[in-house]
Amino acid sequence: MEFSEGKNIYVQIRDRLVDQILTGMLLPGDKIPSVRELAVDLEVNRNTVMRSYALMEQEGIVDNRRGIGFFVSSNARQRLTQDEKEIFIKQELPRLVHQAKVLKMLPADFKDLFDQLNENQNENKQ
Amino acid sequence: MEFSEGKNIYVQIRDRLVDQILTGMLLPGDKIPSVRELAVDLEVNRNTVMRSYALMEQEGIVDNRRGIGFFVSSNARQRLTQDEKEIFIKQELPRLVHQAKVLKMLPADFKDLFDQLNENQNENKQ
DNA sequence: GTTAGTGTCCTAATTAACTAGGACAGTAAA
DNA sequence: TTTACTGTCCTAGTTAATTAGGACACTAAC
Repeated sequence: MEFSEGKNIYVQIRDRLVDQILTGMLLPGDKIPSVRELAVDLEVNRNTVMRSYALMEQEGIVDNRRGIGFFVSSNARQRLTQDEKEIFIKQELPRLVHQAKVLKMLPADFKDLFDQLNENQNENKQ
Repeated sequence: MEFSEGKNIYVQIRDRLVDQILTGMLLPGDKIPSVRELAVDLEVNRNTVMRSYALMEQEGIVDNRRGIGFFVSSNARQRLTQDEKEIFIKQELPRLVHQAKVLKMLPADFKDLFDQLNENQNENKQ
């Protein structure tokens, strides 16, 4: 895995797993890769993966069964869509609005986003 | 200044100055605070500020006159609106679209952004 | 009980970011 | 020329992230 600078690796690993939960690649109750397995897979140290898993456990999105492994907790997806959305609305969106202002961006610049939002809305109606 | 975790301080200082350039608080030709002055002001080491300034110099948004100080380069604002916009479109927007999808966000969640974009467009027309 | 997989704890070492502050050189004005 | 700024280079030390890998305990299956 290619890690970006400027963000800690263990957070990036957490983000990757969170994304897999949100997209449904990982479902509630699913076993996530073992610490050692993922470490080898991502070419990273065991302890770094451990740190990601400890973080996710603390966030309540995975459960830990000693000697067996980590599992996606039953309410992980619901909790994540809630929490991540709140973080986005409160922290990212204000920055985004400000950036749109100072960079004098226009609606056309956000076409892709609009399209996605409309798609979400249509799926919601059905 | 309160620095957020997860992002290097010298980058945050750079971002702060870039924002001041984009908002017009700092104009082309303006002298930016001296390395020592800003270091004291932000309660940070000289070397950390130096690193921010070196980064900005490398980006071509400030000019350095030894023994005098750093100055906002004449084309800083133009260059920044171009570059930052490109970075946004190519790097941030795709992530944003993806996040909007997995979090099933709706147009209403982005009302503040829409309002700002419309405002930009109206200013553009005048 | 042995084996193979799991998480967990531990010490040791490396690296980058940041701090601390001395020392020196360029510049402008008194 | 002196003074007071300015940037610049330097060594030294701290901290957090990461690596490396040994050692141990838990669990399931054979």
